[in-house]
Amino acid sequence: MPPLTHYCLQYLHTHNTTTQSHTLSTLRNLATPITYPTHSFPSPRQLLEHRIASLIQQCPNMRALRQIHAHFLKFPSPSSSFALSKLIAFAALSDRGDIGYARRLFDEMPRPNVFSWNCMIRGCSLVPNPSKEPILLYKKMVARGFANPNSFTVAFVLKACSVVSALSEGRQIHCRAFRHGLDSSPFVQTGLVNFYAKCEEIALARSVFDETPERNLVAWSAMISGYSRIGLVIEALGLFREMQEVGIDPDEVTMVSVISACARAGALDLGRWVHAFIDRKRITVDLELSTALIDMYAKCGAIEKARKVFDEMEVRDAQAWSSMIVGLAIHGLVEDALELFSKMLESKVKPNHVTFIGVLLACAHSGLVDDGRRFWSTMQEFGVEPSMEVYGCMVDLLCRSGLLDEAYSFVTTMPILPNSIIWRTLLVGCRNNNNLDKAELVANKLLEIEPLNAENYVLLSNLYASSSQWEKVSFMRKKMKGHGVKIVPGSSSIEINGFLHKFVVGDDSHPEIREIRKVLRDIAELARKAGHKPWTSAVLHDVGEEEKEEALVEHSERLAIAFGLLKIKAPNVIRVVKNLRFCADCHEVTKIISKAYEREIIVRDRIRFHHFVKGTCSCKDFW
DNA sequence: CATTGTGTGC
Repeated sequence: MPPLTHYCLQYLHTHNTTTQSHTLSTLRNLATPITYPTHSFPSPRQLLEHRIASLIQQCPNMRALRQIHAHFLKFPSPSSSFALSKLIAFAALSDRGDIGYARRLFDEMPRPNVFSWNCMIRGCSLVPNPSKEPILLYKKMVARGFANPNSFTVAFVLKACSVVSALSEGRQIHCRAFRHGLDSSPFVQTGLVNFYAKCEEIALARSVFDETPERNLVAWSAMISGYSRIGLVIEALGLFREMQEVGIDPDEVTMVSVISACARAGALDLGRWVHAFIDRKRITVDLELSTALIDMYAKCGAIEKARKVFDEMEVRDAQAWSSMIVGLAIHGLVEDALELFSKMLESKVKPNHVTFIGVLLACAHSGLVDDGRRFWSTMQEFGVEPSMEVYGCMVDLLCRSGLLDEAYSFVTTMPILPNSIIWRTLLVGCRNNNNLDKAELVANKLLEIEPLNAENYVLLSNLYASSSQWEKVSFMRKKMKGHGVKIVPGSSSIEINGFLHKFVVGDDSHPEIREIRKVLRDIAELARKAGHKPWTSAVLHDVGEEEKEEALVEHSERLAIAFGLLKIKAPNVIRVVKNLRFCADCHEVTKIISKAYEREIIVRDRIRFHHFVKGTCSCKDFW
């Protein structure tokens, strides 16, 4: 007798006599014959199976499920295999279930049907640490011809592929589904769109999307989220507009991606418009959407508005708290960030690693090394496993406090292998602390693990240039050429009066390029005078009262005023997005500018800008 | 027998 069966029979025996649970009495009922009128429909067997299904569905816990399992082992019936597959479904899929139990049930099933295979595949991708297990299950199912996959199987296994970004496996599944005619199901098609989007194969996602005859809300949302995720903001927002043109009403899930696209674009006006749209359409602002809104307002510089959304939330999870804390931290509102962190702990929400990114970011921005170290131990007390990003924050914190040696030994003794970003953080730290020896050491390591990133060569080359070591500068250039590395021009964007402007280094076709460059020079000067080290991100503009905003009509004028505000309200000023993605605190005003300078020193003589399809993204007449 | 799309990050 297999161990599980044995265990269950024992379980039934002991509990049958000691408990009077609802489950057991219903089970006894199941054993009694059902009387039914002869002309009735459904059949008695169907009726019985319906009762079994609803009984299993109502299981309050695994104990009850075991009792049912035991019952069917002890009293085999023609419906046993039906019951078994329902037991597997419960154990694998219910939140009261137990995937391990499902596995054992499944392994003991002589010939599981498609339904059971599907449940196992889906159940395995629902576990907290998803692996390729569901994909292996699918392979096993196909290879040994255990059961014929149906469209459900394909949809579930595609989902499994998208959570682990298993591109090649998913492509094979796509091919097989095509050969077997399983790709006509709308669920499979949407699954494919989502799968390719999650694997960042956006062109493939789009081609499946375009060939989908009936594009439902989910397909549109998956596609929009795909664009938004990889930063193709204009495409995401364009698709959102197209979706409305064909008459599909977005819901709160769609809006999360749309808001997130606004956040990445730094498009405050557009974000505000979308927020108003959400209210107008009475779309529920749930936990996820609120979090996205907080992030959007924070990244676009409207920190008070972010705080308002946060304060109005009824329930907040770790992600909501984290996005608010990170928002405050990038605004340089260090005290608020740390105060909010204490409040988070008071309200018994367990912080996650992103929370600590925010906390350490706040410390780094204000030079609170000791506090940062304290929070590092707090993190360990909470059992939060530091991610690579958290290590990065810690390195940044140490570097900014001038503790280069400590930062270096921190990196070399990390329990996980430091990635290129960690090394680059350290390299920037060496540069800012004028430690050329250490910089060389770090740079060699960096070039070793990431020889194809132009940024690394540029960084080191500029370091040499700043100390007039021209032979080494040209050596770096040669080395870069030797690796076939080309410099990809950096870019940034800003939204002004509802227009999204994108600037690419090496192009100066913007009609107001002269004025803009003057403003950028002024801001750099301001920052220098104010004692800010020009080493992180750029900040442009205060988000003042509505009226003030309305008054600022001209782009260049508005830009200039915005920059001018910097000296008045320094700690609260924010704006502009680095590489379409991120903005930073006022502490560090000129990254885009200095970044442009960095490249410009070896690439070109002047900073140049490119005006990117003006008007493609106006929220005023765009909709 | 049943499915698919969402948020925080150096």
